[in-house]
Amino acid sequence: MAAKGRVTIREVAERAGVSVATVSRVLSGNYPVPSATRNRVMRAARALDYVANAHARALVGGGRKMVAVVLRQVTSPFYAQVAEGVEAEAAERGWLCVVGATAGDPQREMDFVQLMREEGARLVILVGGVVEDDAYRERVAHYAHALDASGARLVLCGRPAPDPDLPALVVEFDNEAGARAITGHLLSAGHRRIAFLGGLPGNTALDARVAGYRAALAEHGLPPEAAHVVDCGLGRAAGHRAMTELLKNTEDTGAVEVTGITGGTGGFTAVFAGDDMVAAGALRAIADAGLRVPDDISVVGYNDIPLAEDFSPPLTTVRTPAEELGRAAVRIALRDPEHAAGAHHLLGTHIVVRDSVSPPRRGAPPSDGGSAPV
Amino acid sequence: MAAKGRVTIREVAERAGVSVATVSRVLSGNYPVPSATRNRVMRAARALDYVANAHARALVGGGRKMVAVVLRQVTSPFYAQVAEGVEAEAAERGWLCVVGATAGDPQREMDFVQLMREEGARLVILVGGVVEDDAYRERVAHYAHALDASGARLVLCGRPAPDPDLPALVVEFDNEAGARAITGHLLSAGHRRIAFLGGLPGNTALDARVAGYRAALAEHGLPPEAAHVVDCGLGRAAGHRAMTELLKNTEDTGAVEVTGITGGTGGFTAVFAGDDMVAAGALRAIADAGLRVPDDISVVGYNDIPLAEDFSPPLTTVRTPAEELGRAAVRIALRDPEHAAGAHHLLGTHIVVRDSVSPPRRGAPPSDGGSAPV
DNA sequence: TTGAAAGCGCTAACAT
DNA sequence: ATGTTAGCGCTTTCAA
Repeated sequence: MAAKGRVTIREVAERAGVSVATVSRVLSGNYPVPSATRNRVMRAARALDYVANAHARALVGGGRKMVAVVLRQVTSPFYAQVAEGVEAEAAERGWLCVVGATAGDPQREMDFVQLMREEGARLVILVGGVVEDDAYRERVAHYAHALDASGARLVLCGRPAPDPDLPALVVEFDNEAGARAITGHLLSAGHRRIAFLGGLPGNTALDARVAGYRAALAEHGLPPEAAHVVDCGLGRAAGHRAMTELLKNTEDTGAVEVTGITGGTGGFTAVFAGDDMVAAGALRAIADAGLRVPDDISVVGYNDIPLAEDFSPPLTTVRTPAEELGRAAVRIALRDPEHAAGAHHLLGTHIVVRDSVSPPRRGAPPSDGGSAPV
Repeated sequence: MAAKGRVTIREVAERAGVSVATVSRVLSGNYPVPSATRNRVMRAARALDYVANAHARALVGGGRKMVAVVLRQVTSPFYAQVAEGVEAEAAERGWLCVVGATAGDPQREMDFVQLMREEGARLVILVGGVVEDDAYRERVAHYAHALDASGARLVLCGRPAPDPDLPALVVEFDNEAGARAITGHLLSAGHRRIAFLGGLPGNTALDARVAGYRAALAEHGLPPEAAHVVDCGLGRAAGHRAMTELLKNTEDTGAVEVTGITGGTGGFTAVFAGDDMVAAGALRAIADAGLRVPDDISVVGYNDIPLAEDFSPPLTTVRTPAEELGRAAVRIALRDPEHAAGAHHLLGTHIVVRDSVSPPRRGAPPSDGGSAPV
């Protein structure tokens, strides 16, 4: 047994009665060694429970296969799925995956990226939408160039590149198309007063969804004023608060009538939540107000998190294959390292219809209709 | 700019006109250096965008601060929270956190632990309950001894130690107490026919919950036969399937009457789901069958995942502070490294009462009662 | 077929 | 106050 600390290659060599070079060759397996010596070495290594020192190996071998994922938090279902995709794809290729959670703090992000540079990560994946201010743009430009200079690669996953010329790969969903589609779904069901809950001005993902929402409204011939965006940001709590407010306001000020439709909810017959967590909060707020979904008001979300079908009612939402996003990020980055820089990949999304949308009621007070799925 | 690859300490030294030792001293900050030279070095490092090579540093410095979390999957809300706790606590102390997902495959677990030994992780945290077979016991014993031999530490998080003499720290919840408490909650509400959904024989966490469930039943004077454990394992799908089955069986075979209570669900007036995901599946199955919770049947879960309050109805469950479990694992392991080995820490849990439990109806067919929260 | 030896980039004595 | 140097554990020429 090793006295203290780790067993080194030298001890294995001694025990096997060979030189360290031979041990190295056997263990690396990239050089022919007669099976006689080979076996002796293997036996010695096994007996000593030898494990190579990855640091020494990386030092001489020039880095090791490591990918870093940077996200706000792992407990967000969406981020967790992306992380899982990255981890899975990395593991399948024998790469190590380290994750860093920033809690949205730029400083922690910078520290972590710096750390990853020290550790020699060859792939750094920044996950999720962000608000793009100047400080952010500068930061990302720095990451991209620094990583690139040392032969590593930056992947923007779920967000666009601040500058198309950056040496960074971007893989994201077409948020605008997804939002347009689901807004269209609501419009087709007959809704005209649709509120968007969860705007976050400057945030790449939300801005795109809002744009899609407005575009759909316009396509259906509605005036720009028909759009009602509540900039409450994301999260269950924000959704709950904003929805409660919305319900209260429309009651206080009287129903806003644009198309002649009103209901127990004031002017709105439907709400488009910026993501499923916002929808969860909104759903709860609606229930708290004694209203029912979809009878009194329809609700749709975004992302189709695993539990969206367990909401009450099961949520109609936009499916964004998050795990696939994570897998695609590493797959594309690793597939064609040279060509990948600057490439922009858009992943498609689609609507998942469940039970949270029905046609709006027409001017009638809340009646006891059964559930009315689409 | 660096030509190719990373900038080394030597280049910084040259640019600053000093020796590498001086640069090292400045950057490490553990040795007094006159601010004149100090500044020159800093400026050079900054200009070159120098980042130290963590491998070289670890090689000479004897490893670096790294903790590894090993879990089945990151997308499970419970595991994600534990991981978040570990990550947060590690980050606060300047430690790096790497996660490995095994998908329940022992081979992947072994590979990952091996990798962590190579990488010089000083803390390896195995998260979550497991089925304890001989192969498992052997594996863990090996991890514990191997890690210990090289000065690292193994933490069993959310599972007991297969052998109390192993050099491993264990931090877990008192599953039996939690299960006993929530079963007691059901019993106090008047339920006598309570099914346990999600048994997984051999699994440490589930076995303990089943034990707590049986203990509570016994405490309330019920015979052992009153216990009905469905070994369907965990997961939303398993819960859905098992609940559907349960509903069907009790209808087919006629209600099992033990205390004279029957309902639209056959013999059971309540179900205790092994965890919240199982509860989610069960809830859906119940709704699919046209029954209502808690009017027709009460349901409780385990873990209080973030979305449990968004289930329909909001789920009464056992709160296991998962993030705290993760934090405790690293805190305890790092606090008193020597003493920690072999220690066993039990974290408390408590019931969160929401709307999925009400007293059982007495022999009446499903009636149109309003929601009847506890 | 196998060994000896030169580093990889850095830190920590040991010199000066 | 700062430079020189000896490794840390490993891989990889280059010899033998």
